[in-house]
Amino acid sequence: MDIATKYNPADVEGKWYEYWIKNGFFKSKPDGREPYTIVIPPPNVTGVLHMGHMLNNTIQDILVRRARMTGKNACWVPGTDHASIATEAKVVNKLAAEGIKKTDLSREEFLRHVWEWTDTHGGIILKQLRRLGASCDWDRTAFTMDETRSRSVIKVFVDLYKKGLIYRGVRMVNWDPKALTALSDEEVIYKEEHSKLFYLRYMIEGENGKYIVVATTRPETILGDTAVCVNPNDPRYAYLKGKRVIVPLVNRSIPIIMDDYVDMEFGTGCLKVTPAHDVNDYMLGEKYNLPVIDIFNDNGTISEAGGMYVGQDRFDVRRQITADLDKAGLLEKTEDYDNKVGHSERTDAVIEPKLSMQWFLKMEHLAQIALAPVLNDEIKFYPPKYKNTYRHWMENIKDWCISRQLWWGHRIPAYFLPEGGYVVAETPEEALAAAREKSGNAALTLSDLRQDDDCLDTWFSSWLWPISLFDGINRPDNEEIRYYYPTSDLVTGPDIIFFWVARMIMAGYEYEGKMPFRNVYFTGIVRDKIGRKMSKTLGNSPDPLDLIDRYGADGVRMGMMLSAPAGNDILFDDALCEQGRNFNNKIWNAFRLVKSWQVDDRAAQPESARIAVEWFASMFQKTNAEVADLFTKYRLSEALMTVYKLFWDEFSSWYLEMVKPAYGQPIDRRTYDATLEFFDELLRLLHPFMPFITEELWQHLCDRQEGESIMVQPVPALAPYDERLLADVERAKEIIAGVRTVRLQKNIANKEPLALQYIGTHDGGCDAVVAKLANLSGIERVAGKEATAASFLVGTTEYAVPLGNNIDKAAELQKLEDELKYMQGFLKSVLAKLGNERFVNNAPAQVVETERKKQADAESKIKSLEESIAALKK
RNA sequence: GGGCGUUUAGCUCAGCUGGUUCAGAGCAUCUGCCUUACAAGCAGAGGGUCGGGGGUUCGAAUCCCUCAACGCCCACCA
Repeated sequence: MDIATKYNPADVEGKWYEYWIKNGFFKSKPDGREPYTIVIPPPNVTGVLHMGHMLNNTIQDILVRRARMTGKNACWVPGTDHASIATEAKVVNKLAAEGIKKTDLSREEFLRHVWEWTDTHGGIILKQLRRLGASCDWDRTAFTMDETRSRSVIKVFVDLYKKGLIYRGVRMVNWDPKALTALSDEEVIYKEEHSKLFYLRYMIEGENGKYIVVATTRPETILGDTAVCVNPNDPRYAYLKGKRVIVPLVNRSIPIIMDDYVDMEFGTGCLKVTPAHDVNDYMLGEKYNLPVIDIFNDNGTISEAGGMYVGQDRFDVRRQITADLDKAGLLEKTEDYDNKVGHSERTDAVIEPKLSMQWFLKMEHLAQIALAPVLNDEIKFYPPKYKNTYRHWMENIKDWCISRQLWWGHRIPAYFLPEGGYVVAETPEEALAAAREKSGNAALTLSDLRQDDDCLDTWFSSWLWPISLFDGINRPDNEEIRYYYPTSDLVTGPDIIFFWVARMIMAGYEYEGKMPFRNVYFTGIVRDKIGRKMSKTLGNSPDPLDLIDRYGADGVRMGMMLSAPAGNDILFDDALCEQGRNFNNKIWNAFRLVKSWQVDDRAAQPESARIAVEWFASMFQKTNAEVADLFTKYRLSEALMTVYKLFWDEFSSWYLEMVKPAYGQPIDRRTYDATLEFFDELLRLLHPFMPFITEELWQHLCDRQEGESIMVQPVPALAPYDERLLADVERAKEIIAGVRTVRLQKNIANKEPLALQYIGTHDGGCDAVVAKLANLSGIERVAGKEATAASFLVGTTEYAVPLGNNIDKAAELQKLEDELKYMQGFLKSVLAKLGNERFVNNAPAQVVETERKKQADAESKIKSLEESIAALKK
């Protein structure tokens, strides 16, 4: 067989992915097996794959493939999210570039454009996931705005409305002046900014020339001022009680109100109150019944109500009004000031607190049912530290603003009646019936009703994802939801713990009465190798597909996993993919070696091979158990590293060297068959991490039938192993390494056989292996070693390689004396411990015993060293 | 302003309920090798007073206190 010396992933990856698809290995249907379910965190439908997706989906695929190989009915459901704001913004921009304004289009026309865009750009990301090897059941691919999911969303909205959990009202909301929509609190990102604190003079009415000074970061909002507030306990301002002041420039007279909300320490202790444009001011406004002047248009320009600067942008006005105030002598001073400014998560526009009519979902009940299961670990978080975050949010929850002033999304199923009021219903027909009943007007027609223009927050559909994917809302208790729900593991980033994870838990308990998933694995954020977030502007974000081209999907998967402990940010470096690729190559070449052997059925199995086979069987089982344990703890990068070392160090460097026949010689049948069996088991253990190369080699390993695949083979079963044998071989390895070190130091070629002597106890059980790998002519016990020998210690036994005239006496003496000095120091510390009465009395017997053993070992080593030194000095 | 977390070898990290599986792993580094599977490799080697200080204990990377640095989350101080 002729196989290239280097593995080329590009030659095989596409082939095997098609093969898997063709044979339906990714598909899942309910059956008698235990289900294992993952729902993908749906990426934005028009998004492209980035490194975060790579990490996230690599982890999911590893878990799914491993579950499949442990005999579970594994089902990984893929899909995409309509991402209302992000997608709508993209299409608006695209249309703008073509000279089309959204406002010139009807709702239907605009939606046609978005669907068109979704159809051309949508789902690219799912195609890209195939390159990674993702074993999703593609037949189940869903979309948060497809028929089934849309009906689910509407149904849930109506249900919650009927339960009295959804209400409509005018509230102060976070307004995104760029996207022209309200946002939920979670969609606002506060950023530290260097701004200014402006000190403005408000003249006191009727007291010529007297004024108070108010500090503000937003001078443009004085247009909407309807009061100034001071603390009633502030002696500086007690005289203001009942007085009024004049808003600068605007010349409106407004009252002074007194409320201990005001912090006397801050600024001047005077607060301007703008009820329309600040949450706290709004509360004060409510309390003192102040007028509300909304001075902004939806796009952040000044409205007619502002009276001045009408139509100008809020930030331009800030500059302008500052200058005008200064000119008018009303600006006392300006200070530098750092504060936090809210930005839109999607558009990055500065959020404008704005009063508007919105739909809200009451959260108290939902938070209540979702809190305990996480705190008591019915739903497990990995890492658990996020339980705190979760609890804090749940305990301080606020109502969820679920309406968005967008067109791309699920339209709110509320219908307004001509004479006022509204009804909420799943379909227009039901709405009409309800409307007729409500109004008592049987003559109402559909055209008399006007459906609410707003649509729902994207997350109002994704929070149903684990249920709606199995149609559990529309068809409660159907076969699929019964079988697949609760899902097993959720893999996602901690950044959407509130947006998504928490709300799925709420919906899960509200609609299924059960948790949506049993375990949540929080991945870290993928950063570059010096810890910076990956971003387009920094250009530090590698293109995943390019990485796959360069290192192969298996190489990249391994690169991602090598440094991805749950919850920690991962510092991504191409070098990790390189390591992954190198590992692929290692596996590839080990396979080439094994396949190159000629088998002789009549040849006897050498002793060294017999030991090797027995030993590796134990080694494999020990590791197999470790890996299984690490999987249950979701310590996937450690599991991978464990398998990596098993294959590279134990199997390739030790086992294969132990059984390798001499050049040109055949191998015996027993050893060969055992080796193939080991290889098979190793591949199965590796498969979840590196699906492609393992499939390729597995198919070559023996003659497999068409339609078979490693991905549906069982993971090797756990079996007992021989600890004693493992320890013996570890000792043998040390002896071999000792001889190799002597060779290196003395510059003796490996080809040249050496003799090995020992003084003291030595278990010869592995001598055949030692002799083979160290190329020894013999291993014999001597009473005292020759003076001209290089020696080393393994345990308490001294080994020596006689070197005749090759020895550098002085150097050897020095080495022994250093060793002696170290041992004497060691013995001294052990004796000190044992001499301590309190130690001997208080420490457990076991611990004292090991100290005694240390003492005995040290004494015996010292004796041996002293003898060697004496012999050498002769 | 609250809360959480991190700090162990040059880098990335593991070390669970305190005692030879306690100072570890991978990568990187250094030395010697193109040895007939693999130079994307082989064989060896070096490297840390476990962030600082204090305490508990016979014994502390591990428990407690304190300080420092960094990171994340939450919060209406204009």
